[in-house]
Amino acid sequence: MPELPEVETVRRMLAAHVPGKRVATAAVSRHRLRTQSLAALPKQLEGRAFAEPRRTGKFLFLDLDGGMTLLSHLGMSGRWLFSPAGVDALDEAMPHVHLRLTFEDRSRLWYQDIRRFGMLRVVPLDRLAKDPSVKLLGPDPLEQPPTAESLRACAKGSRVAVKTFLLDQRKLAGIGNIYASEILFRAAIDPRRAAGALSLAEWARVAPEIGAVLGDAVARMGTTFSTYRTIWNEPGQYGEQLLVYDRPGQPCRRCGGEVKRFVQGGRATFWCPACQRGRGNTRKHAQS
DNA sequence: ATCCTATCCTGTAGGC
DNA sequence: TGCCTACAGGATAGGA
Repeated sequence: MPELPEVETVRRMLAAHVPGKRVATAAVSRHRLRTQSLAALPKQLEGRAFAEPRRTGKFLFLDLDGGMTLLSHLGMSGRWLFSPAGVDALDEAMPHVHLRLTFEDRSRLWYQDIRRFGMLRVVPLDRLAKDPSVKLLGPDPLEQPPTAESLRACAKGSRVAVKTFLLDQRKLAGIGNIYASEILFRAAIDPRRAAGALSLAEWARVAPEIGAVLGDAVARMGTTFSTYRTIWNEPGQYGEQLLVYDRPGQPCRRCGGEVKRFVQGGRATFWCPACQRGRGNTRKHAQS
């Protein structure tokens, strides 16, 4: 769903269009996200101008003038949708739209979130680092590329499965369920292995694949598995590149064996047992 | 401290 | 055909 590559795609597109634009009107039409009310947003946003948007992991920081930022997380199904001035790209009948921003130049930016798992709140910039959602985030792998040594140190003593480890936003910020499976397949690591049991040589296979997979996915504007769209309401193209995710029962693109699916920590994992042969220290999880 | 499960939400896919 | 249930997974609270 929206993971680092999808959020970075949205950030880049917003960076090309919203900096310098000032909010003329802000209207909330669906008042509740999962954890908070959006009722305060119009007053907090009207009259503010957007600056260059930033990102850490899956979080967007849509900086505003006046020392504030609009903290945004897309959750499962959040979308920022843009319509330039003089263009009618946004449909008033579109369901599940929470927030409608109209800028002084008549361009528009909407937030839509079918499943309401997203997060949207205005935070003073000087308190952003203390925000409960932001303060625990680990390094962003595109900003600070992990090394074999940093990954091994970070995983030291951890008995969770390496797949689950990659999903932990406190360790690395930005990897989600799609790319975790892809990274481990390309690194030829058994996803059930305990993270703390991987050797330096094995982490040396994982580290470059993190950057390669996320970088390729950014270049293709992310993966549209179900609901993700760019600000132009277009799907991402990385789905064509997926090697194991959502391919259970199909032939492995590397060895021709069968891609398998099982559940780890309540999330689907896809892998090729032949290509990702384990070497002991695996964590058992319920199969399904 | 560490790990694990349940929860939120809605559209979609599958079974009968 | 149509209803019903299970399933998908971001973060996080709370329990073991």
